[in-house]
Order: sequence, then structure tokens, then C-alpha cells
Amino acid sequence: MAVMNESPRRRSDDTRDAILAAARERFAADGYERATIRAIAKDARIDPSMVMRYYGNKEGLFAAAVSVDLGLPEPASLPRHDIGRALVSRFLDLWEENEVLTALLRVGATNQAGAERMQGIFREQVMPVALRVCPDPEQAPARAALAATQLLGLALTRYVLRFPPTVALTREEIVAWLAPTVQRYLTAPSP
Amino acid sequence: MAVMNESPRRRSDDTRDAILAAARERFAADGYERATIRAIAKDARIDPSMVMRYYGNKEGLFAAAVSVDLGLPEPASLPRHDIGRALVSRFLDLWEENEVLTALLRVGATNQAGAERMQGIFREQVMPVALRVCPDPEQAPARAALAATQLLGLALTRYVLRFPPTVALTREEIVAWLAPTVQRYLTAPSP
DNA sequence: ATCGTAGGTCAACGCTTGTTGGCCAACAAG
DNA sequence: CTTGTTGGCCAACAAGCGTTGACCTACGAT
Repeated sequence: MAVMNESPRRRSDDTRDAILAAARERFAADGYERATIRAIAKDARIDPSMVMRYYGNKEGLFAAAVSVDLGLPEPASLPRHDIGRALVSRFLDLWEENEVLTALLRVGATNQAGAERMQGIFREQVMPVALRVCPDPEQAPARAALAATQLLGLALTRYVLRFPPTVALTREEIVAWLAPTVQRYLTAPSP
Repeated sequence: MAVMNESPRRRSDDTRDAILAAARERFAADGYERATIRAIAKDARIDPSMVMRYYGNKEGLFAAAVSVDLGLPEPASLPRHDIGRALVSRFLDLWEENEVLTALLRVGATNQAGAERMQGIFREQVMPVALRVCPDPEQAPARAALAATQLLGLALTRYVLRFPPTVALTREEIVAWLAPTVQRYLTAPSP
């Protein structure tokens, strides 16, 4: 018996993917307003109207372009000791493996929908980790938030503002400096 | 003999100031692109063409609107111990006393000129502090950069992205948690 | 051979943007 | 009373934006 749900991979799926890839690049490089549909369409070598056909409008395109799975380990299998090192290391990978997070941060800084999406990611993917790893569950939101300030601050100055001394830091230096901070925010007793 | 250089405070100076105030508000709320000259002019209750007359073009307006003096203490009189607490405290004051820094951060995230202005402030106002306070002057740029990641990360999540748990933190909690981090980045031995 | 449809182009719409230049009222100096 | 300057408004421009709908082409199923 033939498999029913094997998606036939329509030809247009390639176009859809090309649009998404171009959109991610433009959003990451220019932010929401200056990443025009026309420019994205030109990058994807199709007509601007195709973007509308496939994603409805610019907001829909953005929503489709930046869907993030941080891929953080299951709360159960968390190394409670050096969770700091694990998180910093994972985040560095994420920021450098593609441009989605840069796009999200650049857009989030000026666009309400972008900011809300970042809040969602924080709430649903970072908070659970803090909930399992920090001593008093009631402190989890505050502790997760503190960790986020450090991790996002690094991303901001390194990948968006591009402060030269921050860009110059090696991966090892960053981990060595930031891991204790994140570790303390998540697990150390309140000051 | 009459004083020669007492500026006669022309009537238009009030208009100039109104434009700058409106511009800061709009840049802080909307970022560079969505803060339109028309909207700023309407806030200042004057005609859009006046903005051009007084500031040349939109870039000129932005440059005039965001001039930041962090007002950090002279390197000589620096409390080398709890410099962390002093810096965190000072930065919280700065972010809350007006909207200039919010405007600068929002614009810097999507606008090259904005990012470069932030680099300039970092280089000329934050670096000197690190130079005097950290053990090895050669490490000053890296250490100042690390402190900047933490301070700007807080500002980003609290004043721009507005993560609820970060907004909920009290001023005292922030100082208590962040001061040791900044202190360590600036003065502790390399890890 | 025909027909429906998926995939795509093209030209245009209405709107907003930054920016320009001409016009006008007030008012102080001569 | 004239005249020049200061401070301001108004109307318009060209360019770029998101978005729309009409039209074309290839092709698999009937």
C-alpha cells in the first residue's frame, strides 16, 4: 500500500524556501522596515507579487522567516553544575550557525511583533530551563531574565552593534568569562 | 561695556528645542525609519519643512538629537573597589532620566550611523574608566567590552524589548545582581 | 487533443516618505 | 514709510513602499 502523506515536494516549495532564505538575510542585515519585499524578491530571483501569494503580507513573511528552536536540552537531562557553560556555548553556536537570531534581534528592537516573538521564545524555551535548574522555582523568571540580559547583551554588541573589542573576543574567552555569570544568575543564592 | 557673547536667545531657539525633544521621543519609541519627520514636526507643532531648515536632513536631525554625555566620574577619583556598583547605578539613572539612550539603542540596532555613534561613546567614555581601573591596561578594551555586554543587555531587555521579568526587577535587585558581574569583568584576574 | 490548474510575470494602484522652493506675516532698523 | 530679515506655512515633487489583479505559460490528467 502506497504511503499517503509523502508530500509530493511541489516545484513551488523551492521558491518558498528561496524567499525565506532571502528574507532572513535581509531582515538580519537591515531590520524590518529597510528589508523591503522588493529587495527580498530580487534576491530570490522572483517577482514581488509571489511573496504576497505565498505569505499573505510582509508581517506573514516575517513570521514565517523567523521561527526559532533554541534546541536547549530537556530539563530532565540538565547538568545542574556548569549549566552556565552549557548555555553560553549553545548560544554561541546558535548565533553563528545562521542569521535567524540576528534578524530577530534587529527586528525586535524596532518592531512590536518582533519584540513579542522574542518574549515568546524566552518564556517558552529559556524559562523551563531555569525552572528546573534554579533552587527556588519562584525565582525562576527573575533568574532566567538575568541570564537573558547577559546572553542578549553579548549578541547585541557582537553581532548587531559590532563593537570591535567584543568582536575580537575568541569563543573560548567568551565562554570563560560569561559562563560563571550565567551560572551564578541561575543557581547561586540571592545576593 | 556690554557683554558681547550673551546669546540673544532668538525666538527660533524654542522651536529648535521643541524639535529635538520631539525627535528624541519618536526615535526612542519607533526607531529611525518609523520616526518620520512629519510625525516629529507634528509633535513639535511646526511644519515639516522647518526641520529641514534647522537640521539639514534627517541624518542631521538624528545627530543633533542624540548627543550623550554619560557623566562618568573622572578616572582619577575612581573607587576601584565597588566600581561595579557605581557603574550599574549610574547607568540605571541614565536610562531612566531621559529617552536619549533608548533612542540611541533602538536606532543603533538598525542604522549604521546609530551603531557607530554607540561605538564612539563606548570608546571615548567607557574605555577610559576601564583603562584606569583594571589591572593590566592591555586588557582594558576586552574588559570594558564585557562590562558593556552586561549593561547593554540589561537595557535591551528592560527598556527596548521589555521582557516582563526584567521590567519587574527593582532597582536594588538589579544593582545587587549586576554589580558583582561588572566588578569581576573589570578587576578580577582573567579566568 | 483538451482543459484545468499550478507557477509566475507585468503593470499599475494608492499611499507615505524625505525634501524643495515659493509665499506670507511680523517686526525692527533706517 | 520703507525695507530687510527672521520665523513660519503651504503645496508640490520624485521616489519608494506594500499590495492588487489581470494576464501568460507550461503541463499533467482526462
